[in-house]
Amino acid sequence: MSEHICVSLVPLFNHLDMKDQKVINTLARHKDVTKGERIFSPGDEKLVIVASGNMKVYQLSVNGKEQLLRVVEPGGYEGENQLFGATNDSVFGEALENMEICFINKEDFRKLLLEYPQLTLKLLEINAQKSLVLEQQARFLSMEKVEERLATYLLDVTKVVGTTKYTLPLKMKELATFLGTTPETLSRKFKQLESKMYLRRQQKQVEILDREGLERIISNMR
Amino acid sequence: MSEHICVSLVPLFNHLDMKDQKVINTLARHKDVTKGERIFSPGDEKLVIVASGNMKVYQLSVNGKEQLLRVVEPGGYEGENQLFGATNDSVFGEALENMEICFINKEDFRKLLLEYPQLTLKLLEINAQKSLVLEQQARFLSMEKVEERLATYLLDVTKVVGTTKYTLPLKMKELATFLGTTPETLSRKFKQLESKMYLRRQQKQVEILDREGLERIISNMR
DNA sequence: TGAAAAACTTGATAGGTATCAATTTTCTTT
DNA sequence: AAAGAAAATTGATACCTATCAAGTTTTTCA
Repeated sequence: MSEHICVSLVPLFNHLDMKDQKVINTLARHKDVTKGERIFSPGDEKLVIVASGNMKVYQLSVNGKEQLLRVVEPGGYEGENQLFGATNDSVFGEALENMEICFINKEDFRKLLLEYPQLTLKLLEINAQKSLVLEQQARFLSMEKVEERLATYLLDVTKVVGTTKYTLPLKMKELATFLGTTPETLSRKFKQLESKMYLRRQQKQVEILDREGLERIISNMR
Repeated sequence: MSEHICVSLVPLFNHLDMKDQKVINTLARHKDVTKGERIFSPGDEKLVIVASGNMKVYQLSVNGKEQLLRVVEPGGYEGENQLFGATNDSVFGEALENMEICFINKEDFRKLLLEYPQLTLKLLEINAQKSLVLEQQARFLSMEKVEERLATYLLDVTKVVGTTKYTLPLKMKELATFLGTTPETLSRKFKQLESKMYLRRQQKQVEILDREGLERIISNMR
């Protein structure tokens, strides 16, 4: 696999000259990870860049329950907060499938920022976006009804992928924690939406049939 | 009121030379706002700095329900995401009491960043902290039981203020939305905790009597 | 490929909490 | 200080969903 793949992939770096990208690439440690493998743990201080595959980022609550925070797709990264003094004591990263990733350690990354000031601006921009998503998730989790959260999630995905037919990147089990519910309830809610002809589904293949129906669910929760 | 109060208050700026702070201060528009007043709305592109008083930051869901995101205390700020390209289409700011605030508009702030590169680093640091809090809130809202969320919240506050006796900065109504519940349920939960002698309360005055009791609530939710 | 494990589904049940309504208390404003 | 408004409390009820259990399907891996 081409060795500069990480750096050239991420929006954080790919606006730089090819020459600079190569320099940065030498700082990155490349790694293939297999499905289910732990990629980072609380206490780690490194930037993780996703080259291919999806990485799930989740936290464990005191009582050991898992809460999925987000799925990082190729070109995304995670761990920048720890590089700026925030301490992570509960967030984990795990490979949802076989993946290629890169690491850049704290010192190297700090050096990079000094050398390439444009990076900080990019970081701030990407950060801003991430915060938005986190805020959305807060709004999201505060919806009482699972049906509402699921509908919101499904519509969000169509917005992102641009089609009404897509494959869920998550296991039902994981999607359930993301939606703040259980696999059992999620399964039932899917069934309900199918019976209302709002969507069709086969395993993780979902096709939205009635977008307005889903929207009605959301807004009908007065 | 001293005119440079905003700038000298915020961690974002107060590490700079007095001279520089004064320059920055000339860019800030100072304003007194009264309790309940709207401070910013979706679409605004300005940095809001809190000099005194507390500002609540909340969002409205499609169906008009309010979700409290955070309370910004003196020295804190809000709106930086919009200055970096993220569009805010649902977040509002409102004065919890009579307050003093400052605004810096988008262009001025961008100029500042170019002139004072140290600021971007500070911004990144503060951002990292904010992200942590948002992630905590996600974990928080995904706790099923209101009792658990309330206990977590109360313990968090003691950690922050350092004492077991404090005044809640929020109306019960607002605290309820923050905890993802209703005023009615919140009222009942408080009553339960009081009857268990975990705390005493008079209006917004809270005194934690049995910290371990509260901790047990959280970890007993297996 | 076939067995074992994991994931998903379906059913029944109990319990938590939102909701509605009514009352009391606190706060605001003149 | 009094009146009106807003907030908080209390009660009753219905419903949603977590939980437990069991069965089915899919995936994993030897």
